[in-house]
Amino acid sequence: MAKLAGVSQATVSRALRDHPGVTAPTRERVRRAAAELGYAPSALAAALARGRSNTIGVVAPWTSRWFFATVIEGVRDVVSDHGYDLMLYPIGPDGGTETTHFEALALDKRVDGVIGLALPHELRVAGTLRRLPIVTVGTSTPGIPGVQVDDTEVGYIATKHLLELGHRRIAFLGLDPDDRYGFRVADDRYTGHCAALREATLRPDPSLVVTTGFLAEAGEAALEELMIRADWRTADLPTAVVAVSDELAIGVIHAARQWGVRVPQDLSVIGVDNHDMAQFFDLTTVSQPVIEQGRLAAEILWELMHSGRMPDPEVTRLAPGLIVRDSTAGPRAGI
Amino acid sequence: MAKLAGVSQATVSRALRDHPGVTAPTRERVRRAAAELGYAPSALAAALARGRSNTIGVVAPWTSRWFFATVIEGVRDVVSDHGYDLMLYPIGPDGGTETTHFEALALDKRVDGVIGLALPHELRVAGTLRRLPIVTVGTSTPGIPGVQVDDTEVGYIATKHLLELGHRRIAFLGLDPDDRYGFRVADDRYTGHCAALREATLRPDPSLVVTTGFLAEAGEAALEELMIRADWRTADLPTAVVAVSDELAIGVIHAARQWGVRVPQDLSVIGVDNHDMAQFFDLTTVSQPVIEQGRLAAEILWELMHSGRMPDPEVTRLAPGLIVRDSTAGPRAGI
DNA sequence: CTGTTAGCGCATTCAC
DNA sequence: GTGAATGCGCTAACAG
Repeated sequence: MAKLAGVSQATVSRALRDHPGVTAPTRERVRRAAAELGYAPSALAAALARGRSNTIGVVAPWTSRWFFATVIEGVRDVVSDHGYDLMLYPIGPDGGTETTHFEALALDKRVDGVIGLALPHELRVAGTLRRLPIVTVGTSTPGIPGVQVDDTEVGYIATKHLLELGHRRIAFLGLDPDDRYGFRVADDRYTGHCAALREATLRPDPSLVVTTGFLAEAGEAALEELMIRADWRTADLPTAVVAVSDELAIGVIHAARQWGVRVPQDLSVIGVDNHDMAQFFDLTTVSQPVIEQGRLAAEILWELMHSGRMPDPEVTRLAPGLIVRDSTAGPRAGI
Repeated sequence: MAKLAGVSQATVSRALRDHPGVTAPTRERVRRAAAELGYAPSALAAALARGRSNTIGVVAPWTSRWFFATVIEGVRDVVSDHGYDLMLYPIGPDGGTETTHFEALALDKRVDGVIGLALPHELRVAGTLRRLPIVTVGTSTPGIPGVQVDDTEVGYIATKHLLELGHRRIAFLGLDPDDRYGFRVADDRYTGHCAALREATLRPDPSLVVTTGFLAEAGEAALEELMIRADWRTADLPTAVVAVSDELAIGVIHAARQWGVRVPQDLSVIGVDNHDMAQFFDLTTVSQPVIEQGRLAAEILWELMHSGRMPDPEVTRLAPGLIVRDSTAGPRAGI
């Protein structure tokens, strides 16, 4: 014990944490002793004694994908501003821990609150999570505060942009019927897409929808699928495509280049996210504030942890933007 | 207490952890009671009592950049396979916590070991870290186990490839004289670059070196710098450039496109990493195993934590590869 | 202002 | 096989 420096354990505790009720000289003495012995309080014991861990947990299915990594960075920003630590809980898809084991994660008592990214629906109602302050990002469930972009609006803006450019045959890449996790983002974007279409008195055409995930490889495959449907005649391709993510759009552009389909002359492509790499592809995109979603979620969580108050709009829906670059233009002349 | 289910606390503890010395019926009874009360052991208290936290910490200056996010994913893979949890400690550059506050992070006792990514040199010798099992990734210090690519080899391979294609005027993008953190990777890659040059009886030319970080924006600026040095005459540009990261290379390619410099006809570009996006730029690159570095580091740490043995080669240096795509070709005819 | 006394919720000796 | 103590290293009332 650093109390070999003349004082009691309690005083050490107070001194090291700058609590009131310790004279400057005493505090100084304690500090010096601690430094000398290389003593640092055990955050673990402190957490046990205090009843809270000063740690928040982030549970997410992926941590390295751009969107997730960026949200986490935002969370991290505000969390460390508040002097809290951050634990990462992989879960679901590539996360290792199966969803059924989630209870076993025993988040209880290790973290004071949790940020849930793209949580599978069954988790959102799981016991552990309901006993802890939690806010979700990118997905939402009644009764749980959340922050996300307005995905319907995202789809609407993307399609509207294309429509205003004069396009009429617009493909939509993103639906995922095999979605085991109940993410709604692609579906909501599709809803917005259809709304814009109808507003222009067009009918959604199933033959212009292709199932993909969010990854670039799927974008390449999707264009191939469209080419097949058009019997490999560029002229029979839709004149534009909205992809639910920039990565997807990038895949489309890459595939287009290989097959001699010119972007944007033959095909306009618009993505979603404003991914870090989007500008280097001159990609037109519907942007969403990503770091901000993380920051905001962390701040809402902070508030929830300390005041216990639920945020007023239960879920905060951020507005997307439109960034026009060179991957979209009017439809090709010959159609 | 779940012992309201008929048994003592000790038995609960044993039963829930599948310890020997508990009859099947008892174990079952305990489990049921726990499930009913929604009881989960406090990992915090367990850690305190046992003396270890079953948690490892990752300290890194960035967590969302591709390289870092990917390494972390590798770490996470093996860590969760072992049933350990993972804490993220931002540090340095964008990390929020200043390096001088590092001791205050009080990693002590919260984590059983740490993985240090791109640690600034002064941290690598800091007290806290020296008292904990630690392995570094991407950078190394005598006395501390580490894993990284062979950066000299990286530079050598990149330049050698260009040389074999017939290039003689090769620019190098990456040195960072303003490097406050003591990262050596760019310098080591430059060393390899020079070695390849000399092997071909060429002399490194300072006018062909430009200072950049690792980011794409810097790549754009770097090409501009080279253009200026060439008085905006494409023909006076070097015929090839090696960039210390793919992002940098992508920036170069993008800038080239805007200025009418054709890649690879006018300028060959080679990057490093085999970044997720590299293939979509048809970028030739020197690849490095990134997830594997995270996995390997975590495994070495695991070994270190349990056997106390230092790994045999103190630092494991992974071999880079070469992935030839379409951003490199022979030098342009007219020179 | 500072020292004493109790736990925080478990894991571990030991007895039984 | 199971239960009753003891302690992990702190913080939070109290007491002085």
